[in-house]
Amino acid sequence: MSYWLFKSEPSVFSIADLAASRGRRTHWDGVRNYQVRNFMRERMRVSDRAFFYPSSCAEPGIVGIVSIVKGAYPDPTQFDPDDPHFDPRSTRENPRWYMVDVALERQLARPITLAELKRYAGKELKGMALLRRGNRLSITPVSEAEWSFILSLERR
DNA sequence: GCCAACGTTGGC
DNA sequence: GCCAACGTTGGC
Repeated sequence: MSYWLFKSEPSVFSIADLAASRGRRTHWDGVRNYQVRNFMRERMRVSDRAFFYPSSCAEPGIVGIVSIVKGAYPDPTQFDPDDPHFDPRSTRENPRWYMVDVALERQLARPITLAELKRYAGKELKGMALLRRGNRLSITPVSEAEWSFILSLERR
């Protein structure tokens, strides 16, 4: 069982959108980065859990927990010429991009902001992928120690 | 295969 | 809106 962090711009898809989705569940489509694709295909498994992290917004941070409910399968938006994520190099026989399905487990009692996480960047969260300089990956791995430490902040 | 130009991400 | 970081593209 692995842990992850999923970024999403709230103007595109917020945790409220996820909460309002049928079955509180969605397809995590639109990933167009090879490293992230490989995470999904090679390491992500059903019942893995992930933090939901709004990015590019007033207060980036962790606001909820999702679980993986379906493992990697081809992202149909790569085949749709009318979709902004269309990729002409992809074929149905040889898809290039994958997605997983996630379901909302719960929202946190309070947001744990990026600013707060950064306070532990030199200690408990040293080396956390999210906090590494220049990190732009939309999905990053979270270690078990990072996961439980971050959750311990929730009720503080 | 190199590398400059370009586009995107994402915090501030 | 700015800018640093960094992945991708394409000419050579």
